[in-house]
Amino acid sequence: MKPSVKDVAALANVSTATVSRTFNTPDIVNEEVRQRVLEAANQLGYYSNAAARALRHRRTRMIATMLPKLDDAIYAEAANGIQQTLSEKGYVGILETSGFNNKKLSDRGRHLIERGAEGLLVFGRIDDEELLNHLKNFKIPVISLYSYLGEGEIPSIGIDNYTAAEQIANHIYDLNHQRVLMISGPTRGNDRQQHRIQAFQDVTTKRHGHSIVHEIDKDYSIDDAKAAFKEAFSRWNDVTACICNSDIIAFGVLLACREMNINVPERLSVTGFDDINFSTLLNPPLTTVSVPVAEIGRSAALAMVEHLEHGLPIASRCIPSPLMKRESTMAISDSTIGSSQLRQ
Amino acid sequence: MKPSVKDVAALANVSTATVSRTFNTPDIVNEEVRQRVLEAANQLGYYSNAAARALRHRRTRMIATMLPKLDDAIYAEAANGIQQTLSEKGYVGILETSGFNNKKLSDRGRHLIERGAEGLLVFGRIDDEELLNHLKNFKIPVISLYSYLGEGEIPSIGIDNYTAAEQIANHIYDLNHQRVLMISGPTRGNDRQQHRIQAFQDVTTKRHGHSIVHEIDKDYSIDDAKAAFKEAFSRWNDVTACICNSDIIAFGVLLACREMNINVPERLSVTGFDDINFSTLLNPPLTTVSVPVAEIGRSAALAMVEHLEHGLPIASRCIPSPLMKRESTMAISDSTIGSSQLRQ
DNA sequence: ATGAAAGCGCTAACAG
DNA sequence: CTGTTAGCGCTTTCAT
Repeated sequence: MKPSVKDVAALANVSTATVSRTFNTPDIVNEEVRQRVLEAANQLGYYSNAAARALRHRRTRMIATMLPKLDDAIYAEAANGIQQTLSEKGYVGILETSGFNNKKLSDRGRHLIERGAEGLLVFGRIDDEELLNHLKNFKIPVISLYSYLGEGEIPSIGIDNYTAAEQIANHIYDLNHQRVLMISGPTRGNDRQQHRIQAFQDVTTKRHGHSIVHEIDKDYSIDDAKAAFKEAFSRWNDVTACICNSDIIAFGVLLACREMNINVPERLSVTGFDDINFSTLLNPPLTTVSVPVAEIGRSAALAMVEHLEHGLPIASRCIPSPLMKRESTMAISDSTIGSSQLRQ
Repeated sequence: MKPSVKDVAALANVSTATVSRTFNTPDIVNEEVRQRVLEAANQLGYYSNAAARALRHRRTRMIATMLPKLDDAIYAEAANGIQQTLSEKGYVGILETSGFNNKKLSDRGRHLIERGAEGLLVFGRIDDEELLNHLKNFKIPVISLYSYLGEGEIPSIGIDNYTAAEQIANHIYDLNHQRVLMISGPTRGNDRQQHRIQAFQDVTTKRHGHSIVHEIDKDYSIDDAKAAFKEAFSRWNDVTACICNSDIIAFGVLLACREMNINVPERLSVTGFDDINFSTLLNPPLTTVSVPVAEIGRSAALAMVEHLEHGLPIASRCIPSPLMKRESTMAISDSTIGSSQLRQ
């Protein structure tokens, strides 16, 4: 049986209050007595019961994070930053995955709160009304991370997807591409995809280009992206650039290109989004947007802790997301399409 | 103020016991009364306090996982499997990263137990005596995952690193390679690396080959692996195969090869270990050992839950890890070295 | 500086 | 079927 304050108190011949004080406010307990208590505690292998402490203090020091999944680099990096920061601050982080399913996000989010989470970090924008109401009713602090969503009700720490996607689109049009395909992930309840598509279409209009958006309908993985691109390219094979709304998608597209003997970037420029570790390793290295998601995670975790500890309001923060120009994009010249199509 | 059983009881005109029963053993409470309680609870937005419940039940239903890090595919996949399973079983999973530092593993492990974790899942073998003693003293169940470590005191669920590495080495020698370089991650307190090196050396002896082992001394990342290979290959440039002790290392080696104009597999066969998602995407696709780490994670999480719920003993399990022969390895012929060296 | 005692919110034993 | 009561382990007044 795990020893309690009582056991320690008995062994040290003091009251339970003194045992508690020995650990919580050691300075107000007599040096000699303190030593005796410490020794007794040590002998019994005592450590305080977290549940009892939480009950008493009405503080669990638990913060939950909701991510779509954990096994893609972008989410794993965010989780890594969050967990490390929480751990350093004496908090415990619980991680839950909800896929891209709003209903599940809502369910799990509530579950976590009922489990005692004092704050919630959520990847992306929360679109579920139910969860939103729940959070508001119970005054659970939330931070939306990855996307910066302006100064709305829910603070957000992350990048501006619209601006980032604008940069990508402008880069492509600067390279004289005219007909551009965008492969997007599922858009339902996904602010990231929605904003990127919007930016792409707006820039296309301004630059008098021609845009085609193809949405992956399945759960998006490298293979789904590969299949999606094959389908899209068979329909619109006059495009000379493909903007992928995540690096993962771009990986799938590059794979498809290899199988279809499409030269990148000569025949097709390809871009990604996120700049996960592997992006520089690809052949060719991927032009993409850098999203410092580990830093975003750390920053969000820290803001949550500060809020919980000192009541500081949580400030939204927009993190820069620079365009990384690498070798998967190149300028088009009049001859490009003709000559490389010949090659096929 | 968050409502408690008392508030609900008062509003529904029943005792707190009845409120509790309404939620925990609804069948033994009168239909009409139950409805009244439910309504009151709903009206107040009541849900039970997790800390109080944990205190009462002496059960936290929290299971902690210790991983070296979260932002490498292999760990993220394991974490994903674990968290999903725990969540489905009504448990909450807490994740902590400890790098490759045994002291930190020990500290964080203890911290997690003091925080109320009922069980611990640890990636790899635990080498720290202090943590081991602590776990034994407090009878905290542990499972070592990823590596199968035989039927020792601590149950393990995972692959047999020795056998897997034997397969790789045999594959390489079957392809007539004679001089083989192994790039290993840090070996200190890392059973995976130790067993792989041992297997490689044993097979080399049996097959009358020649082995060189180069250990990466830093924290191992793609860049470190790249640098390590460059150094090793400049010293031993007569090797025709490079066995990498993780896919991540192999990625670094492939990058280095690209920069050094070493053709893979013509001039150098390269193998990995883990078969993370990207391994098939590389150019050339990587010959590697498949480690079904998500399944291992699920399996370990499940075993821990079953143990905690029904006291079932935790059985060690050895999970098969098949060799995935892909295009990064090829048979050597007498002319191979000469001709490809010419090309440089 | 220390102890006695109350109570955080919940549930289980017991009584009715 | 329902209420009363005690107590999980801890901290914190309030006394002394």
